Amino acid sequence: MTTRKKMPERRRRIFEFIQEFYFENGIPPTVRDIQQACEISSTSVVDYNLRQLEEAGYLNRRKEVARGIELLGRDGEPVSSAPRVQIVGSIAAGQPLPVFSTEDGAASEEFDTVEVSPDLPRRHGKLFALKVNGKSMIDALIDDGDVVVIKPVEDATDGEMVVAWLKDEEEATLKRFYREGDQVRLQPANSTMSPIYCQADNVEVRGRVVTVLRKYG
Amino acid sequence: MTTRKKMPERRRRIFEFIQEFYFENGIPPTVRDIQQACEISSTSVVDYNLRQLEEAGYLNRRKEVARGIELLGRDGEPVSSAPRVQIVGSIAAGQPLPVFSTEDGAASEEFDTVEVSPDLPRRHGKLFALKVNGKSMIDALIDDGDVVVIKPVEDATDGEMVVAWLKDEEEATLKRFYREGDQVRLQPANSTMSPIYCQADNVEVRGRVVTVLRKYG
DNA sequence: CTGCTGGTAGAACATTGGTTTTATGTTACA
DNA sequence: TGTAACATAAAACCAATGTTCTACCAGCAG
Repeated sequence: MTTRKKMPERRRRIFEFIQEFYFENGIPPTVRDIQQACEISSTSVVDYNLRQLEEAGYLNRRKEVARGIELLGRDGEPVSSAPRVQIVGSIAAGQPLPVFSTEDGAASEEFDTVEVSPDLPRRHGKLFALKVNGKSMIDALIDDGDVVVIKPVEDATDGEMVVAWLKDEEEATLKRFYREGDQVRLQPANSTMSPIYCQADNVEVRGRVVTVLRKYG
Repeated sequence: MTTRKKMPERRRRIFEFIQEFYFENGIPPTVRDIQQACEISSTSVVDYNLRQLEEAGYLNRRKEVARGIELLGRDGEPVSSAPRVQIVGSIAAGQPLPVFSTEDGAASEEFDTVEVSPDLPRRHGKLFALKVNGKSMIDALIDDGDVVVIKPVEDATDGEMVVAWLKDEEEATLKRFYREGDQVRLQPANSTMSPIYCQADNVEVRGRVVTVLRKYG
């Protein structure tokens, strides 16, 4: 258990500076960045305090790596893992390779399916994000225009929100997933829409929604 | 206008590697990281291609800075600017300085207000995020447990979702904002709850919701 | 052929930036 | 009052990393 009691003023200052610096610049500060910003006379003092912060579980230091400081959340996980996902493309427009191809996902008709290029998950090992078109998930508090972050997985548990690929139809859709015998029910979280039933072997789970993101104005 | 036509295979590979590396590690790769990953025989080749990528508007290079590569979106802005916000604390628990204080926002009663330390906006120049407690914003598709990212602003337009500080009550709350004469209506986006009316000079807008973020299991 | 452009190589150079060592000041407490 | 744990300093060391220089090769237009 990391002890989190009082924190010396200077150390606190250092930690907050690291946060700000990282948020504003997208890269962690160097020891000397910290030194200057916090008006410390020696890098060794910074180093010392960084060690303390590390021990207290506030951050992680990659050894011998330039700008190797990694901020940790309360859970001890890097704070970056979730937000640091790129929106690889908008949906329903169906561009094959959004990253390099189109300018942006031009507005299209209302559409309740989520077009996902099949190789998308593979091209981005971990997570990727897509913009949702349509209101089929409105009851799950996912609105038209929201962005969903997907973790590529092969399988899902009942009730999870997944990107499901329908082989025959050759389309992907964002729905809640329920196994029912050798059938699968894909439930739109919208009471005005009906579920889709189909053979289990016609459905391929492509990924699970791990985050929903909505931007205003 | 940055010309975006064909892209040599190797260059493309480099760019994609940078993306992946950054997403997975939270820091950009070094020239040599790229060199190795993309099996290139010389750092100068990497440098050359980075120059090209920079010129084409795919990225930015901070001169003489270790790991100085900055990815750009289609708009030419750093891709990170929006998501790179930290959750400074959970709400409704009312810790004054969430970053350093508590272990986590221990579950508390259902509560429809959002406690914000008054100096929070000042301490984090740009954006900060808070975890929402309670369902008062459910009709705005913001659920209990969601995270809202706040941009500190002094004023708001009608209908915007804001963090409003009630001077007399000394509490902050997350509501839609409507000016009505010399009164202000703070409308919970939840049909089962009633709006709060109060004198305009008793209300201080602390910030505007710019993003909503929800994580799943 | 000649020169130009785009791309690749190899090696060295120069700075940035993490780490270490040794010394000093400060506070708490038995 | 001594001693240990905590915190600060100054300086040096050297690995990590951005940058540069020169050379080479292929295609291609004139």
